[in-house]
Amino acid sequence: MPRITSTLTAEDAERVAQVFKAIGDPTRVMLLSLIASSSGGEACICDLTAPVGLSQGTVSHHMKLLADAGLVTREQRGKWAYFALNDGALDAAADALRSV
Amino acid sequence: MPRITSTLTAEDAERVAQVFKAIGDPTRVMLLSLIASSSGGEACICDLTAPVGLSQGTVSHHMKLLADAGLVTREQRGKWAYFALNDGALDAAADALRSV
DNA sequence: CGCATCTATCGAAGAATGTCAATACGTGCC
DNA sequence: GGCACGTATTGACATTCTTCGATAGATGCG
Repeated sequence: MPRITSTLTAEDAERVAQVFKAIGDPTRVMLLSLIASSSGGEACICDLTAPVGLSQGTVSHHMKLLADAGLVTREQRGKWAYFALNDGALDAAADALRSV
Repeated sequence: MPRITSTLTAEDAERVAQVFKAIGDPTRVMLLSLIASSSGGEACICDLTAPVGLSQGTVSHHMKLLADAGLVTREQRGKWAYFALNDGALDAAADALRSV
């Protein structure tokens, strides 16, 4: 992810914004938090629907947004899809903030 | 700003999300970048409208969102309102990411 | 005071987002 | 193959967001 230094191009701004937009929703913040505090650092959709109190389809949608932003990884194991935090992307986002 | 550790409460998630939602827009990323690269580290609305190519009212609206999120400070000097980055809030947001 | 300039706010239109119910897709087990 | 279970996708609806034009507020200058 590009650093926010001097003046960004419109394309860079778009890319940076996409990542933060993904974090800018209470439900998705909860999902990240739930995954982080899960044993093994990963969770499947079925573990996440109850805590956030939303339908399976909605949780799947949110996880897709987080995955598209690169903030989580998705690994299919049998019937289950396991999601884990992508520490690299989180660190890069934090760096982008610090270098503003 | 609260850390994202263990599992957040819904209220904490809401607060965290509000800050990142403010950064999650390409125009506001550009505005932060423009302010950061301005001489003196501050800029008025009139300096920002041309670079982002939006109307004065719209830029003012975006700056209000950034100010409400605590990401920038606003200081009135004469007819001009000068905005500057709030490094503390940016650092706190970065810390929140690193502690997920 | 009257006017020009800079900023904030309002109302409206269009786009994007969050959510659900329903359905389709994949995987493994009988 | 057939079924059950977990996940992804679709269509629809309500809400929120972004943007503009117009207007109101504030500040300083003649």
